[in-house]
Amino acid sequence: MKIDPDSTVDLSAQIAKAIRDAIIAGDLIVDQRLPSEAELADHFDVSRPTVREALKRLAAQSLIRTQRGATGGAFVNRLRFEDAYAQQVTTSILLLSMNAVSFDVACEARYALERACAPLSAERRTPDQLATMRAEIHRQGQPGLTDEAFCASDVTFHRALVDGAGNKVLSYQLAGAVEAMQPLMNMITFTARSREEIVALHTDIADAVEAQDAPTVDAKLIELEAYTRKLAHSVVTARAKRAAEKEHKTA
Amino acid sequence: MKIDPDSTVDLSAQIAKAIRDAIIAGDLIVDQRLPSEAELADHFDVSRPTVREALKRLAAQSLIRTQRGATGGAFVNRLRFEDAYAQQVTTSILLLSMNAVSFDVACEARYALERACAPLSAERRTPDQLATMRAEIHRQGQPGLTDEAFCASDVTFHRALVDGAGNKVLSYQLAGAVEAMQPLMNMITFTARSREEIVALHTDIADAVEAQDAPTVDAKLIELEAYTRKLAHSVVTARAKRAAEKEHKTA
DNA sequence: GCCAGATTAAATGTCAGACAATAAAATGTA
DNA sequence: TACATTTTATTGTCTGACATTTAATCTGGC
Repeated sequence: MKIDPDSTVDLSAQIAKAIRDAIIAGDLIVDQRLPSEAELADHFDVSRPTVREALKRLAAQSLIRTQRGATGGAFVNRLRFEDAYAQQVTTSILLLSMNAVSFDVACEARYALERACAPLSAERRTPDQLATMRAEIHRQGQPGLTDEAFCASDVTFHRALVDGAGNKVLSYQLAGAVEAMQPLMNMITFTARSREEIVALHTDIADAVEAQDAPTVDAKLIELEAYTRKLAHSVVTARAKRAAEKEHKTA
Repeated sequence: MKIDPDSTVDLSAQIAKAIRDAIIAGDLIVDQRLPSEAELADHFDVSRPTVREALKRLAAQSLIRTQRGATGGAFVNRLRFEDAYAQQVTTSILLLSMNAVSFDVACEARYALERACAPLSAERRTPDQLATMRAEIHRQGQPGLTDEAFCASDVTFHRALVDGAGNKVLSYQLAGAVEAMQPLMNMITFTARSREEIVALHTDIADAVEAQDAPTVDAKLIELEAYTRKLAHSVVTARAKRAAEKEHKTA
């Protein structure tokens, strides 16, 4: 592990990269202890604060964990699916909000991915996952539910569907897509009528998944996507109309 | 933005979280300058090194960038698709390598996602993307190509297919899945015969995409997935056999 | 007045040394 | 042996300083 002290790049960034590369290459294996901060500072010929900045960078990516005390130190972390989820969700949300991604594009991506899981889910779903879907459908039907709570329940429902595929890699990849959509979905105000419509489609999907009827699941997801996009468009249109009226009044 | 000095959690981690939350909530917008390190230290009532550790954590996630000089400081970064993409690839690779994800599970996930893109790609692919696919097919047919180069070309081919969907969110989500598979794919040694087979399937896929024939693309991807898994199994079997023979000799 | 160069100021990057907090291991004692 | 105490290694944090970078400002000459 070497760094270039003459580079214009931060020393801490270089050190972080060197260690990260060593982990990716397998030179440092899971649960292995890194040298102490003092030893690393000595090795790279930098001060301890600089080493610490590098270690914090790695900790931010869940690549290492640190322990205090006599046998403490920095250890290569086993990257868990849950940690990776959390990071991916944060990243995806920011990506969508900062890059003016349209509702349509995000929605298309989300449903395309979800439909990829659907056939596997229809085949393998567990009773647990079916129960979760039913429970969320019930929750969504209750009056007095806020729009936020409705959306959150929607996410839970769809995550159960995705998890039904019984493929952790798929679940991980989709976590970002499904959850990142939530802030966009929250812009929609659901009328009692539209909630009814969505609950009906959810029920159809749950029924088809239970019956292991993949083609119907796919068809209903397509319907749901179309309906979701329609709702979003009506929100956008209504908003534009209000803006135009306001413009008219002031003029 | 507040922190709890009595918490057992690192101060730098708390500060990083406070700032991250502010960014996610939209309280800090893109390109906005954060207070200087000294001001942040003052605000949170900690020392400058502690603030710096927090900022490095955020920098590791591409949430901020720093500039030196008179008008320098830390700025909220516009998270670009490329940055998010790079992080996702690293995370996915580590996730797969550290969690003993089987080839089958990873392969299933990858092709399920890729098939989700295929219909959109068949509809929207640009001449550019078709040209890339053709070029990679040509490269894959050349003798003397190392297994690593063959795999790299494979990744480029499939990325062109995914990008053909013309949906940045989809491309981003799939980047991890496709590239994270590469280390696993690299375990396979390709015979001349198996390369021929793969190139033939790639050609069929490119033809079908060009002809905007989505069902055929889907069918050929299913074939390719089955063939890839067969190849991987034969590698595993051969390896097990060699190990058994070695065991027999020493016994 | 205007431009080029020198100066200044503000910010991050880095360092050195110190002390606090923690947790395990070593040690002492009943 | 069992338990309390001390030691020790390590990370967490602070203070203060200097180096480096960069833009803005000042200054002198034309």
